[in-house]
Amino acid sequence: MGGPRFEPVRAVRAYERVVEQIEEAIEGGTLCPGQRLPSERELMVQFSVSRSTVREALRVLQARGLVRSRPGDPNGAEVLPFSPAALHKSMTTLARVAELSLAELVQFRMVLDSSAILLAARLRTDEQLAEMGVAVTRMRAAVEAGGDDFGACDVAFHDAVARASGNKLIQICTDVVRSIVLDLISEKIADAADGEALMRQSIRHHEEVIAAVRTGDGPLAARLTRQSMYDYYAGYVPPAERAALRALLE
Amino acid sequence: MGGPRFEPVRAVRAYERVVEQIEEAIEGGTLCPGQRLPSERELMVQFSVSRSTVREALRVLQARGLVRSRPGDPNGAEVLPFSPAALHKSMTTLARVAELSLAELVQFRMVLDSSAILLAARLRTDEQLAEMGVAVTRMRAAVEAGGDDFGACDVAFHDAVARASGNKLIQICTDVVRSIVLDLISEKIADAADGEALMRQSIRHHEEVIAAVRTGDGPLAARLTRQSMYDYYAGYVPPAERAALRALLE
DNA sequence: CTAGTGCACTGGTCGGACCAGTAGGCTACG
DNA sequence: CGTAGCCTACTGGTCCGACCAGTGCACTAG
Repeated sequence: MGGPRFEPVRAVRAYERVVEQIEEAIEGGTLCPGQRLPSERELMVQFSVSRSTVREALRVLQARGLVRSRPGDPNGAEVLPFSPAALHKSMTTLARVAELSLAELVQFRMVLDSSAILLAARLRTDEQLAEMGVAVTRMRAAVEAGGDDFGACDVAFHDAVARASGNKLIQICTDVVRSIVLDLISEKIADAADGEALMRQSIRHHEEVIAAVRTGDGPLAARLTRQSMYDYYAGYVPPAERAALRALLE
Repeated sequence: MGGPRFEPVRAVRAYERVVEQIEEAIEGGTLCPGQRLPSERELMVQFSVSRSTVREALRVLQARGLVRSRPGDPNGAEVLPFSPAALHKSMTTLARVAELSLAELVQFRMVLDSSAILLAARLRTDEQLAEMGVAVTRMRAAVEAGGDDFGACDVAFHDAVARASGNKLIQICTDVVRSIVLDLISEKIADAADGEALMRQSIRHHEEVIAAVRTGDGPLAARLTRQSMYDYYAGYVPPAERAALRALLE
């Protein structure tokens, strides 16, 4: 015979149902960033669950970076605009729990940033090119002023490149991975003996990259970016793992 | 003058402190995957907080994919081995909320997979090369058998490549982005009129890629991968956005 | 008209309670 | 003696009621 086919049922908890519904409303556009959710006491009426359940659901949504709640706020939780914070968090966890090495992270940056510059060389606007130039000018000024702001200006440059690539995913991922890398080496980066030499070399590299972007030579710009990044970060990577980084250089 | 410098204090909630402590124990290695947390009632004693607070903390940790709890389990919550599930979730949310286009996702795949094959061509072992060959062989068999398993075999190939790249982050990100892309076009991919032709072309491309990897010609393998991916996915991307994809082709 | 004060809400936390489910020990039966 | 079955002591999931410290707004007193 073979009666009706039954599927194994997964026990789905009440708070998950609440999460699903609110999540769907946000991702579907019913709830827009800036809008407010009803208060917890109102939600427990609408969902017919207790406040504990509502709160657990809100905690999950908050962990995913979709909403934020503030004590004392007469309105309910606020729907947040997208931010890569959740992505950043999970990738940071990944880096620690999955034991990502600095070499892997730097290698990933080399891949992403060189691809971004390759795209930027073809798709950039004149404003974006000018923005990259400004960032490098500020990098040079920062070195003269002692180098404290050098890192921030460097970030501004790479961010401008990532935006010029026209790919939001590349932009977000470069941003996330960059901050993780900088966080890992932040303690060593300050007291590098050859810090100023590294900065000046980095500026020269950046200028060459901009020149390549101006002429539209994407592959050259990409190659220069990989080389620049290798020169800048290889010193922090254990020698044994540098070979994998060099595999990305011609 | 100028009394002591005070810093603005951020109201930190009790459950966040609980999350921090448990998270630190897990990421620091004090708690290993498979181990159990104390029961909620035990945790509320250790942390001197109420069970509600403990539960909200556990919900956050669960949302981050660090622990899992099962009702009725005499032991406490289980510490999970790392899985990219949380990364996958946040990137899927990103794709929806930040309105990532299919073109951006495919472009990202082109970047990641071509970089993976570039690294694999230089760093692969013979076993990994053989694994890629097996996957392509199975792809061909799948086409003859009707094509239902083609997608799975294709995934196996790209996964083998990603592993051969030696970079766990690349491996994880290719996996996550690939599943998002496949999810987006899953409804269209089945009833493609020229499905079989696409599959056969894809197999030819894969064979060329393997040949390039065998001879160690990474740049060629990378170029072939980008072209193959473009040919395979361009049909699903709106014509106006295909130019950005072509920017990655020589 | 403005400055100040309540008040009515909010979210954060607590304690206690009940339920369904699980695992492992215990008992009673074969 | 071995095992099948029950029983109990836990677990997490959910609910309820309560209190507190904040916040914004309306209202009032100057």
